[in-house]
Amino acid sequence: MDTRDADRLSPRDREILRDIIVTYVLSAEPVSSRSVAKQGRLGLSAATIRNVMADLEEWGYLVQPHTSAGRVPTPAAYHMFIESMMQARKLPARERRYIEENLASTPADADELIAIASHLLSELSQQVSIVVAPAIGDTVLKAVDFVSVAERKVLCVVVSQAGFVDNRMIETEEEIPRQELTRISNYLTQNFAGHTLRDIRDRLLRQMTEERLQVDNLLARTIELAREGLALDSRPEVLVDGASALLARPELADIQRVRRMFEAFTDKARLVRMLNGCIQGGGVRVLIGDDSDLTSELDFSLVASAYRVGDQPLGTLGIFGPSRMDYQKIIPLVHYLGHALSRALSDKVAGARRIDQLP
Amino acid sequence: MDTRDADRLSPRDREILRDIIVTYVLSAEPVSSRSVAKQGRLGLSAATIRNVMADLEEWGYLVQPHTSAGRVPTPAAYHMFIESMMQARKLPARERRYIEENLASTPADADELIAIASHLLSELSQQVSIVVAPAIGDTVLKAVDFVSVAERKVLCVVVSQAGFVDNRMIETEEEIPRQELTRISNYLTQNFAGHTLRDIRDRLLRQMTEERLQVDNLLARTIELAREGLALDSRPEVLVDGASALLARPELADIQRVRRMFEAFTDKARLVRMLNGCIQGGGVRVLIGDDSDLTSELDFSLVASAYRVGDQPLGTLGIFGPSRMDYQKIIPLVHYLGHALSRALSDKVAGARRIDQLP
DNA sequence: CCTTAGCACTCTCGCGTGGAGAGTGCCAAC
DNA sequence: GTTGGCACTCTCCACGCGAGAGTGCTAAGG
Repeated sequence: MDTRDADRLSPRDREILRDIIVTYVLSAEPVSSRSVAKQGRLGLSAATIRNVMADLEEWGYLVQPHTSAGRVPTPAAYHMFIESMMQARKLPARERRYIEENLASTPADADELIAIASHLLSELSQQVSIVVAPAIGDTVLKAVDFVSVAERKVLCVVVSQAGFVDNRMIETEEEIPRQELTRISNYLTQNFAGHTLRDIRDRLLRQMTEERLQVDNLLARTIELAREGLALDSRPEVLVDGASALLARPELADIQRVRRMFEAFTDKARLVRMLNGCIQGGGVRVLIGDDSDLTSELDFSLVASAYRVGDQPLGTLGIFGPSRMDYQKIIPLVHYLGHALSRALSDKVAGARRIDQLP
Repeated sequence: MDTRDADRLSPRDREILRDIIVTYVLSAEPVSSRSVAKQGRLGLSAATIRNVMADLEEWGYLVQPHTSAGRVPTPAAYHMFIESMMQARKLPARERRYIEENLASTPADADELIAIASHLLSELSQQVSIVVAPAIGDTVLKAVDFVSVAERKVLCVVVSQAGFVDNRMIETEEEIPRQELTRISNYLTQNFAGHTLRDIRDRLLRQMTEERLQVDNLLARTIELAREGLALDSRPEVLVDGASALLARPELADIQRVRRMFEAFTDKARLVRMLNGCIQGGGVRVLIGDDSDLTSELDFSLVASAYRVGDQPLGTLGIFGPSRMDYQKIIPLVHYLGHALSRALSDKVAGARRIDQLP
């Protein structure tokens, strides 16, 4: 099988390949020459189509499950379809409005926004959605707050500029009075807002070694609390939604595949790795079949896009499902939702900026 | 089929029924008279066993999938097994230790403890675990804190006495300075700690109507923030874990059942209703098959227990899986984990009490 | 009266067979 | 280059058959 460039295919070849893909995406069954001919778009006989299909198979765009079955598109075919055979339709106005309404609904915090986005994605696509929340270490601090919860137990609340909230319970060596906690909260918020947690931790570590011996009590406590409270581990969090809708699809008739699919969803670390591979560069990235171990193993595809605040990418969102997927619909959806989520998060930052400039 | 009391069965009948249940739980296949006879525990021939099995079927403890298949226990059989044929084994020391280690690990907040409990439950049982977090309205307030996040956006952090943390973003009508937020936080915490959110909301409403016109500015703001921040809706939250392990079981060979199962897990409201039915009364509750719509539809069982702090039940935790379940192992597990989680949460309260008594 | 061996009966399951149908590949004609 | 025709291949399904498993019943024995 010698694959060749897209432009080696004659326009007629491309038309036929396109028809096959579209038909297959709808029917989930191998496409026969006859069914393409019957559509009549090209005015060709089944025999002619058969010749072309034989070529397309030779070039690696089609395969047959067995002799005397119809043909099925390969990942290469989907790639070509996406790159040059698909008009990128806009998302229907109804769905845009639906998304906007849901994202704008409440003064939600960022975590809620992400959950909503995940749900929208799976609901509108009837596929499994995956959203990766930002790694806490890369987020920009907006505010820290310490709340006394029990003797020697303090709850640390970290709010990122994009509106993500993280709670962490920490145990202190000695009881710290409430007033002092307030002072420490204010001190840290005023001095470190606008920096990433990673930066802050590094600065605190330096400060600690420099002033190790002559630190006063308050500063020591501040540093202790900040180190514990601003630790970097817990995230990234992964939200998976819509798995049950996927079970209705015909390609998941056998349990073993379903099971592998669920194991894939459970292995969050692997999902994060795969999705983060898509984060660089704007726009929508598509992984199909053998592009990655996870997708090839299941014959699945991933359509993903980063969401960002300003120019900083925060996380990724995408759809994971059988390669036979309505890319004409899914790609605009992921694209739009990536932007919509970015916008919704940026609105928060705009609010945050405004308050930063107050006296 | 005339069901009869447990004690109407002769000891031998009970022995045979017991053997059948135990065998079926292991093998997942209808149990034949011959296989019971071959175990030789009773020294009876297959023919005798057959006679007894015919009786047991007539009384509603067994069914055959078809003539000339072995027999399968009914929900009634499982009930009897649990009530009077099973020695309640203690949970193995290894597993106890494992649970304790995991629950004691960090100064985790209560939400984390619940997530850990859910995971332990599914890991140790290889079944699906379900944990219902407390409805926020019933939790006892430990502390409230307001954090300024953006202009007119305030994050409200609510900590319950058991250590549950809830965040809620609220939008205020006008900008509130940070100092004032601190004062409001302190005021609310000092005046309302120890009451349920439901109480607090009622008291605030009364206060509002009483003083509607002559309230000063600060009090008005306090009430506004408290009403928004202490609203009762968001929870209860439901954690479901371990679904993929369940897919390995032979009874889930057909997709439709798997799908219904997942739809059941997605319908959280229904899960909550079912689990909360188990909350009253101490100890472990078991629903089997036709006890409830959800379990009968799938031929599933639910083994559930409440967890509590002091004498107040907070939520429920349990295992949901095919009725063919190793109750001898699952029941002690749920029992133990219910107590372990209660204890872990109570330790927090103890800490909270101690700090309350400080000057 | 309970137990047991024996036996006929029933139902499932696996297997092979055979025909229908779908689809292809190739060839010859246009 | 296109098309109709035709032989070939492969899947799928229905059918039948036999083996096996398990039962229910009966009759004999303790």
